Amino acid sequence: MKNLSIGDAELEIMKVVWRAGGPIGSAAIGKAVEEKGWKRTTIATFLARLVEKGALAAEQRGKALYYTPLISEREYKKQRVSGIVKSLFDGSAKEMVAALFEGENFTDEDIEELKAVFDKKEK
Amino acid sequence: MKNLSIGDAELEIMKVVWRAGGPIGSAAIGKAVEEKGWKRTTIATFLARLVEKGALAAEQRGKALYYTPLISEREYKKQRVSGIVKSLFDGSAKEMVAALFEGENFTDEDIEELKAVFDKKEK
DNA sequence: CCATTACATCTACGATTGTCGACGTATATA
DNA sequence: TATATACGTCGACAATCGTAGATGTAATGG
Repeated sequence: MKNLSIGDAELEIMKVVWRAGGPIGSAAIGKAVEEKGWKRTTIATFLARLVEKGALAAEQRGKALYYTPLISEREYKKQRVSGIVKSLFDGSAKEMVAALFEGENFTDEDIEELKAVFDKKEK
Repeated sequence: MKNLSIGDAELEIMKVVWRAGGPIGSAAIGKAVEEKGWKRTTIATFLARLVEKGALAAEQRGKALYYTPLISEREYKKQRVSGIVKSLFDGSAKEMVAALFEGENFTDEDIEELKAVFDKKEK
């Protein structure tokens, strides 16, 4: 369970692959990140690196490669958040929530929902 | 208010400077991060880079330089957390808390405290 | 005064990441 | 069939970051 390190641009690619319901080809990926303005080869490099890193699996389908995530979005997010909690908040998730609270906008609805989540966990 | 990017090792230095109650010299910094096993020059490089980046101010005091944070720990943490919320959770702080909750350990006490914080904000 | 010490500065090197251009090939099309 | 098209692969370059050796200098201890 090693921690793969995925760069910001690479992450955008991962998001597209995650959102796709199954294996997705580079053409579709390119289409999905059109607004980033990346050249075709740039995207190809990201894909190759993500495969190298073990974040994606590639399978040949016809002339193109199709990609599947080897780590779930959920898992990856957990890893990242854990890393931040450890490196920035001395391991205290509570402290992190406090910081979040200070810097981000929560609606009253959000808060209600969160309290509900908390209640469910607390017993 | 630009976003300074501080590396993991650099961050350890920042923590020491933050924790110091005032300007702190490189000797004391070195002492404080002894357990990292960094060479003196390594630490000096980090300090120089942090000054370049505008994260620290340096003032000459006798023969040594003394450092003061130009960004507070609080502010920096907010920035980092905001960045993650934006890049990983589509801007939804609520989603981030959910992920946190899934991956980290909260004690019942933590939860009580957090709910209290929430209540105070919610009105 | 001379050697040791305590610092700061400069340069460097490897890994990672963002960003391609150049190439080679296979497929589809005029 | 001669080409344009669509892809994948390689190599490259600049910036950032972790890490540190080499060098220069000023203060200190004998």
